[in-house]
Amino acid sequence: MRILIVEDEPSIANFIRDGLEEEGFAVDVADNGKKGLQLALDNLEDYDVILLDWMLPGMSGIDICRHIRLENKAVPVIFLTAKDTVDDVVFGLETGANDYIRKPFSFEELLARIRVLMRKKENESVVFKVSGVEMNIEKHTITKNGNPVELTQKEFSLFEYFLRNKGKVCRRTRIIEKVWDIHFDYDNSVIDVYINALRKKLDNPGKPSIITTVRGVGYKIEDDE
Amino acid sequence: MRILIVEDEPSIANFIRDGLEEEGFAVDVADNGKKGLQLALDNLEDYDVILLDWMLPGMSGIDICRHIRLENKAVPVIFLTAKDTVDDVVFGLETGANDYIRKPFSFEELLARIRVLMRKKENESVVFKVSGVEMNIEKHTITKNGNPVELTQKEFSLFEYFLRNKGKVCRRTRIIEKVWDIHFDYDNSVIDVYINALRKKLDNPGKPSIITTVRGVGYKIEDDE
DNA sequence: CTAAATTTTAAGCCAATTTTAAGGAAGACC
DNA sequence: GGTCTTCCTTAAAATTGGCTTAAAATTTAG
Repeated sequence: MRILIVEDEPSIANFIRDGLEEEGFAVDVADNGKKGLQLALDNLEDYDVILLDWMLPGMSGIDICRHIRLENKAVPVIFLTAKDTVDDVVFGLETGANDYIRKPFSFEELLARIRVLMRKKENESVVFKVSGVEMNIEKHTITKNGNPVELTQKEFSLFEYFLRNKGKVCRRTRIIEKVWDIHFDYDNSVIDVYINALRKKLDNPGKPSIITTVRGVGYKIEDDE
Repeated sequence: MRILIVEDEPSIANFIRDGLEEEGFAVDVADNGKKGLQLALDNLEDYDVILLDWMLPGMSGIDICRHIRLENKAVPVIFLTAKDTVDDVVFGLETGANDYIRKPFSFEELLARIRVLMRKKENESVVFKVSGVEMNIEKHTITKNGNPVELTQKEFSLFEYFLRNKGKVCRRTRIIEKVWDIHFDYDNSVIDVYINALRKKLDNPGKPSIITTVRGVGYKIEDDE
């Protein structure tokens, strides 16, 4: 799950970034409109949500949003705005934004809106279950046969990625891009280590692993409903 | 499905190669313009897509593209470029490229564009079906009468090639050229071994094989719709 | 600032896959 | 039938890619 923040005020940007990273998102920050648009267009497929400041040096959030929609992409966009006139808001939504939030806002509120959009986007549950293991995204918890299991951030993100793609093969290159946010680095052996960690923590000894290896391609979690 | 990458930066080239191989493509890499052109012209019929770096030592991507088009070949060409001025892009497309992608890009985006071009070119369905056997390219799964069957990478690629050419005879030389990469010397007999493996895994005992031998030519899967 | 936890890098090992090789079976042609 | 070619089958050799572990680097917490 990857989010782009376009916001020139460092304190706000950092505040949001830290908060989102704690929630397990991969976060990119652009501190002006041009960089923001660049990042957005270059990685449009990868962002699950984009947060746009309304007022930005160089190029406004509205402009960015228009450009994104010109590329006809459905990525959810949320405006962060100090303005609060109804006109502006309507205008923002007309340019193709999905939601807006008025500054100052609580992080909790922002997160709630992000979750709403993400849920709409992929109408997925927040709870995943597979052979005795249960993951609750919102609570950020994992249980195995009812007992809590501690996962580190990376382990959690990786497992989340697998579950969101239950039944499909997850290719190594895609995993590196989506979970690690690394492009162009062809050494993806980190994955091995994390697969090992996940298996140690989640598998039932004696039984076949929850995560099956597809040699030369990647890994897969079976859809067992 | 075979792809040529002409890119001098090894990290980028390897990254793309690995990613594409995970997707089941046969991949050739040239690390300079001259080699790239050589490979392209020598095997023009075999490549389904060619990826060209814009800036290359010796001979630029544009030059290569021009040469390819002089040979009047319709193979789709995608430019990988660090430049981003509109002029350059227009120029690139005018030389006969079909698309371009700005570095840095995500692998997913590149793959999406490759798929678009291939779809234009041929029947790019994601699911194939023939006498009880079903192949899903995206999920990377095969089922026989509903039950999952495990194929190795090469088996998968070979079977995919047959299905994409359902009803047509697949000549041995052609198979080698499409499914195996350029480093292969022309001993065809690997195919026998893989045909054997596929038949063992996919045929229904007692019934005629899914893959029929066309003696002196190659093999064929009947189009039974 | 230090200590602990997490993440990444590195390396040797092992197993699955891929390729080579070789003998036998089946068509094709005389 | 004999001979030649092409394909099938099997087994062994070579290679590749994933597994595991430990240590190094980085980040986070106290």
